[in-house]
Amino acid sequence: MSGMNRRRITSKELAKLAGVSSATISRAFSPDSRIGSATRDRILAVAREHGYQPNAIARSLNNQRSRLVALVVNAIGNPCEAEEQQLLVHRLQARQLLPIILCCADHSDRLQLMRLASTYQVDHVVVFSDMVSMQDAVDIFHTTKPIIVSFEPLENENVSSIRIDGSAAADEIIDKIARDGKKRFAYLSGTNSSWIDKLRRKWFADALAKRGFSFAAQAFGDYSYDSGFKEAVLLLHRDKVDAIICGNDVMAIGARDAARRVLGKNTPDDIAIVGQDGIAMAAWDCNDLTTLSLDHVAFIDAVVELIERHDAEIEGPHSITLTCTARWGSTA
Amino acid sequence: MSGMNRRRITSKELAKLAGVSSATISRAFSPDSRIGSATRDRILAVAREHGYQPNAIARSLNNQRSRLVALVVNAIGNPCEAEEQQLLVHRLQARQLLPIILCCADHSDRLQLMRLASTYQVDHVVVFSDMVSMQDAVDIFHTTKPIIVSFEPLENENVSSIRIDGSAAADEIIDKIARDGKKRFAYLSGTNSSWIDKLRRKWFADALAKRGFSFAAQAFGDYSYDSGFKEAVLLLHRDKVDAIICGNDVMAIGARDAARRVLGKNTPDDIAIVGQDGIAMAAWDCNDLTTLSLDHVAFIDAVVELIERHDAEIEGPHSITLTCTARWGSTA
DNA sequence: ATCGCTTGTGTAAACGTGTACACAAACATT
DNA sequence: AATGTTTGTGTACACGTTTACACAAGCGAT
Repeated sequence: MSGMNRRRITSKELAKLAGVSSATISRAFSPDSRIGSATRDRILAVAREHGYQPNAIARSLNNQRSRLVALVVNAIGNPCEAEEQQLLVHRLQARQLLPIILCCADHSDRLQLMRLASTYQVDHVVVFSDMVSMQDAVDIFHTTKPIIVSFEPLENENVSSIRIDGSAAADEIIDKIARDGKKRFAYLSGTNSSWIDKLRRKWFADALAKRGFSFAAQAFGDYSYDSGFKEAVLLLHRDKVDAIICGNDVMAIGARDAARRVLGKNTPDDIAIVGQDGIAMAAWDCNDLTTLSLDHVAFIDAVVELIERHDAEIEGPHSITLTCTARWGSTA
Repeated sequence: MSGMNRRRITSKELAKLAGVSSATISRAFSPDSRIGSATRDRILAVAREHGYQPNAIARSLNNQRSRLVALVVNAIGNPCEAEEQQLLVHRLQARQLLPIILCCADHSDRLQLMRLASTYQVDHVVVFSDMVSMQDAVDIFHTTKPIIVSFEPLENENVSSIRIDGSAAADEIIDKIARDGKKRFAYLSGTNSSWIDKLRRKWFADALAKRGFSFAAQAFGDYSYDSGFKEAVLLLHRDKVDAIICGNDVMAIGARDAARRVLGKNTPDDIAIVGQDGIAMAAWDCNDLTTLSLDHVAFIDAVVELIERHDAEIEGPHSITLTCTARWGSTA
């Protein structure tokens, strides 16, 4: 019986069935509106009986509020972002907001993808990806004045951003490695031109400079295990480095495997390897990575906080700064 | 200058600016509709100048077609599903369909979440999660007659399903392990009552039965590394098993680590460990897992195929069957 | 009994599109 | 020149809600 009704019933039809006007139907579904409690109960009963649910598309059109949130990410599977994505989706759902995923990694035209999402009148935009420029995002989503959360500290009245400071933790980590006697440092980037990558590299470069060192080599991967493995082989063999700072944890695991399998070198004695992100996998027994980690919960708390401020129509750009901490493992 | 316009312009306003009626605006944006090419060009120029884009919400309301797809998943980060999710999102985006993620794992009321999504008039529903019952999904989404893709072969005119057959591959794997002299087998489930878990266990149970064996022990985890680690310790220590078939690859990695670190046993000599899914991480050098794997690309091809059939309004339920293969690593 | 105030409901107009229908103009056919 | 067909455009309504406004009924105070 329940699965057999074909068409979705509308508020007008339900009104006829309940002997009221369609306005009253709407009121029955709006928490605080003037309606007799007897009427409301009767309407809700009839609605349940006929499987009526207000049409969110029509409501959005009328309200000028879609309750949709665009999540711009690099990729879904990528462990670096996945934990944050998961947390955020959970928090959004708890607030009755629905996330639309925009996946940049393998989409040919990222701008077109964002334009498509913008036609759906999303209420908020959260940019996790470092593959899109903030300026592009602002240009595309400016009309609805959504919030745009990002690492990149673009100053704009439409943009709220989260800033990350890992300089202190990077300093701690470099200190330990230098004291262990390592001399030739390499930085293995995840991309060759992203804002976040430059920032992270700078933390470590500054920490090195403070001690009279600088990077002896630099390589570029793509945040993947394979690229970490491949580039590490080159760095160790060609450049003879004895410490590799990686752009993320996954590449660090690849680099560690390369050192062990291809070169026969072990951490932390022969070589030091450092990751970044602090993903759960880094703490697995088989990895036990030393990594510059960010508290994911705090990060998502900050994102939600910014979204709430935007919902409450507090004006102006906002920014929250978070500091990273070192997670100590057996690789450095 | 581009970021300064506040309000989104409507088709009527653009009509005034271009000296036409709003109907003509609509026609300019509909690929094949009767409109003079000169008019169209002029309209598109004016539209670009003023940053006009048709409002997808209004269009959806009028069209009775939202181009939204609900993706019901367990979790986002979970590597078991992540690769498929990533592929599917990519394919959907290429077809100008926007995915809405429904994340079941930590949401208290999954049915309410699905009801929320259903009010957005999604065109299709893809269920990856084994945490929701198909019958519930059908009851909630029946009104719009969307496609529901799932492992669970529920017979219903609204449901299309993908069936998975891993019996042959399971047989191959058990054959190898038994020939290696292993005698006491354990099955480590990911959940204690999901349809897919029962199916997978049956493949291996049948292969064992064929050779006169049966599972000497059974344990229940939650698809996580930690649960794999913890349950494996118990299985090895208490139940003295020498082969563990795991519900997914992540638990298998946890089990392998437990064997090595806690019990000092190595694969494949002391103990055999088998995963399931065939995620990319299983092939990493540090894991090199033997696993019953599914071709992710073929799987998503099948999903997209079913969605296309539904779009083309071909009637009736559809089903596609895929067979798994064994990936041989050094753990069994 | 009159006046205010509250409560509950209906009417009608938005919200921004797509499209059936009508119609004029241009053009091809006899 | 009359007729039929194609092309391009405008008018008006539908899609399913929400909400400002109007209004009637109920109620307490004078």
